[in-house]
Amino acid sequence: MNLPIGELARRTGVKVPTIRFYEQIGLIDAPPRTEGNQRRYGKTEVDRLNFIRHARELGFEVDHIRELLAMSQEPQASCHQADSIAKSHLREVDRRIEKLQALRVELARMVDECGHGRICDCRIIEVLADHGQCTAEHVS
Amino acid sequence: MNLPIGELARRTGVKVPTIRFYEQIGLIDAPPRTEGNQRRYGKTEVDRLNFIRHARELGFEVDHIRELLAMSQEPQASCHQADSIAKSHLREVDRRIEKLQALRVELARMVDECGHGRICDCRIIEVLADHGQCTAEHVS
DNA sequence: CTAGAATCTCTAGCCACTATAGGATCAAGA
DNA sequence: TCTTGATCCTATAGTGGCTAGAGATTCTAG
Repeated sequence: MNLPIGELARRTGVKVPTIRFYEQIGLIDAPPRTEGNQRRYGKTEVDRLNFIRHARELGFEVDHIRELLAMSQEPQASCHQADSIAKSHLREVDRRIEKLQALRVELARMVDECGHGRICDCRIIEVLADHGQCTAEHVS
Repeated sequence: MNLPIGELARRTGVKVPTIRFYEQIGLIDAPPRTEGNQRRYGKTEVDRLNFIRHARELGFEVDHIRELLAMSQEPQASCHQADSIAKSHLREVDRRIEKLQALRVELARMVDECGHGRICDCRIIEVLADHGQCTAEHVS
């Protein structure tokens, strides 16, 4: 393998500066270098970065990814912890969806009621100025 | 009125350091000060901060809030711009909801299929390691 | 007058990157 | 061998929208 960082980036979809950043925060190990001080990666790093990218896409925080990665290194351990991380993340996603849907209702109503006239008659500005005009509970 | 910053915070639900921060970034004007250099606010600022807080709760970015505030100062102008800001924000919220719902599907499936055994059999770890196992299109 | 709550400024930290500057190295072709 | 241009290196600073802390000052009620 012996991939330079750009090739690793291409294969995993993680940008070059982000890979270096991940190394800096200890999410991936520092790889060996060429004589000219350039990083060279192997298959392990491809897998690991794919794992990281996928977990990030699913919205897991870096600290949780750290734990998940550590777990994946211990195949015989119980997956209870992984389960609980994923479950709590799922709950968090549910909360966000709910909140965004409440926002959506308010926004849609604002936009809908806008008469496209002048500012002084505009429901958008009016509603923003007065939370009391909101019907939905859009505040966490 | 002549409210100290803490009282303004209490009345608007915006925290004291945040009010100072908003002043720093020019979202609100620097108010008059007492002889001892403490800020004193009037009704205008209560309204303006309520507007800002509400818009933030609805997820508007500070730069958009800046524009919306400027508009609310010109009651005779057309509300076309306010409408377009709100509409594009609504679209953005829709995009986020869709994305989160796709994530939710994947997460729920992962959690659901976890047999609560060992890491090596765990669907959570397995799916994270291999995007190909995802059914839904959870990427942007 | 005093005590303690509230205020002040300034700096740094949060998250997960992204951007930029100013060099060094690598690989392929002439 | 030399050159060219793509890729790589480090280091620092910036993003958004705040939040936290230190250490000093001011306000207000008793």
